[in-house]
Amino acid sequence: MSEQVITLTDIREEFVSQWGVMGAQWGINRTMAQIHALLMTSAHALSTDEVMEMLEISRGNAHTNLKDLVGWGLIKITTKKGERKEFFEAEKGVWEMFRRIVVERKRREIDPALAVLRKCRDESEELRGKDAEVFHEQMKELEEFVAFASSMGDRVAGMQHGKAMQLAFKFFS
Amino acid sequence: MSEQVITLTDIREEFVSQWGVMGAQWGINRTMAQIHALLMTSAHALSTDEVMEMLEISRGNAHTNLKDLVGWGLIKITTKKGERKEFFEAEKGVWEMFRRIVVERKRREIDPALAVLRKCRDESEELRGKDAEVFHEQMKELEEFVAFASSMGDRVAGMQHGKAMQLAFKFFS
DNA sequence: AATAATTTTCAGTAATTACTGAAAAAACCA
DNA sequence: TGGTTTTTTCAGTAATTACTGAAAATTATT
Repeated sequence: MSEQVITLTDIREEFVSQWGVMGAQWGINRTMAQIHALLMTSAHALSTDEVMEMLEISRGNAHTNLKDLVGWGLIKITTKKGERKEFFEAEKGVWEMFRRIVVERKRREIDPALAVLRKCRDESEELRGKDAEVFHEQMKELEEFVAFASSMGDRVAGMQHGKAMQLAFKFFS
Repeated sequence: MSEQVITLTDIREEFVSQWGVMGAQWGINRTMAQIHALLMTSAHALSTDEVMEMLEISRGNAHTNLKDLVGWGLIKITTKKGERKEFFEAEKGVWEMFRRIVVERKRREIDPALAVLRKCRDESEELRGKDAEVFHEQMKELEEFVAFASSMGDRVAGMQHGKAMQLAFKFFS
């Protein structure tokens, strides 16, 4: 029986797989999270074909998710001189990654939610009765909270890593 | 043609529906989010049958999701004297809601993810070569960041609403 | 303009996730 | 104890979401 050496490929495979599970729990398509994990830990930019091969997925799937990741600002397209095809490279900085996710989730999900809350709050404003009162009060509180969280997001996402850490330090003391 | 008056039922229906969409985007089952929305905005505790009727869902579905919500600490079971069946009532305070979600997501998702990151970091420690180095460095940074975010979560979740607001005020000045 | 390489789209299908409804179990009651 | 109400489970099915693969479109090359 031969010695089992753990290779980089093995470890990366586990990471990619787990990052996919994690993503799914947070509403991100599994494959997209896996591609992100792959690029995030890759020393060089990868082509669509390399991604297809490494994750054993179809061209269509790879393509769609790579473009979605570009849309999230988490990876970018690069080229190599002499090569015609596109290569994809992930933002490696964890803080920058986090910032971009915050910005996008806010834009895509928080802001629309806020609009709904405001509408429901307004529409329930003049209704009378205990039920309407409870409903309206809840809309008001939720709206306030989400608006607050949203502006916190803006603040944090607008900070440089250094500034953020400085602030965090204050927070913990 | 008759005048269309917007009733509380209409507004709540929209809120419930949208909260469901929102939940789905964040990895929460749509029905669960809808039930939560319903209870959150209800002036009194509701029975399984009422939930079934209001959302037009089956008993099994209602039951499973109600119990899951209890598991998340977002709603609790109550009883009415003279009545034999269970009623469900949501935590109404937005800050408390937020705290419980943070605590649970941390326990269920962040902590396991952290374990994976640590494992991958350790296993890639002694591997040599550029690729391994990049991988290991990325694991280290991710692990640090997630651990940090996790302890921030603990801190925030451990705070009273008042304290949190006080801190937030400092943050914005 | 024809050829070749690459990207993009999308109809059809597979995989996953959520839901129903009825039956079983449990809790309560006379 | 046997009957009644309520909760729980879960096999089967429905709905949703994700993926494939091939064709069409685009882009570059000679």
